[in-house]
Amino acid sequence: MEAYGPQHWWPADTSLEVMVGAVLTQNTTWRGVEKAITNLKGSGLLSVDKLYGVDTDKLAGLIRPSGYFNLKARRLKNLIELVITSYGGNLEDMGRKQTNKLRKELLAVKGVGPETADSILLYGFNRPIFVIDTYTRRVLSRHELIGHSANYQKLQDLFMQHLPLNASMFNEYHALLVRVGKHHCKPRPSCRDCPLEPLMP
DNA sequence: CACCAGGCAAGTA
DNA sequence: TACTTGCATGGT
Repeated sequence: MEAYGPQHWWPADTSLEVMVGAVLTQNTTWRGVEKAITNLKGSGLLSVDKLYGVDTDKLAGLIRPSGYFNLKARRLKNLIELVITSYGGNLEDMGRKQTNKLRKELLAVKGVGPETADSILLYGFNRPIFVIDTYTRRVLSRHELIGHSANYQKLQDLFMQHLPLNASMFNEYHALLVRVGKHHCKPRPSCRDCPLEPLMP
């Protein structure tokens, strides 16, 4: 935090925008997601009802810049389906659900895995859940803080069992790990088996 | 030209 | 359980 300052995640106005962004950013750059979300906003489709009603192929066309557009259009539809059927399309109601129950509901949606679910919980609903992603895993692995066998849960437990459960702190912590990972731990060939590099500039 | 980016599900052994 | 593969655009 001293080196990089606050990262201002998640760059979204509403919990719906976080949900959409969380799906769209799967294995893709945020740059492409921004374009896709701009397209959705420009078409006036960034609402639960509009997303529910829009044709899947039309939706796919709009989110094209974020990659895997056919797949992600379906995944967005699946997520909206949950919001409609379980909460009548009301995200406020969804936000009142108990964290563990909500996490399981999200994971039950086809196309929503642990990182997407946890991103929605932390960044969309302000729950103290630590998000694990490629960068988190890479930084911890390079510094030999985790073994090769560590799965998502194990990594998440490492953070959540040793830190106070504070959503705004988790928010910055995760965003800063991504920032550090991008800066110092790029998977370039010369760094494949390199000695550990310092984290701080 | 090759490689990578804020994953996930489905298939195979 | 532990790999492997498809999904796709856009930037370096």
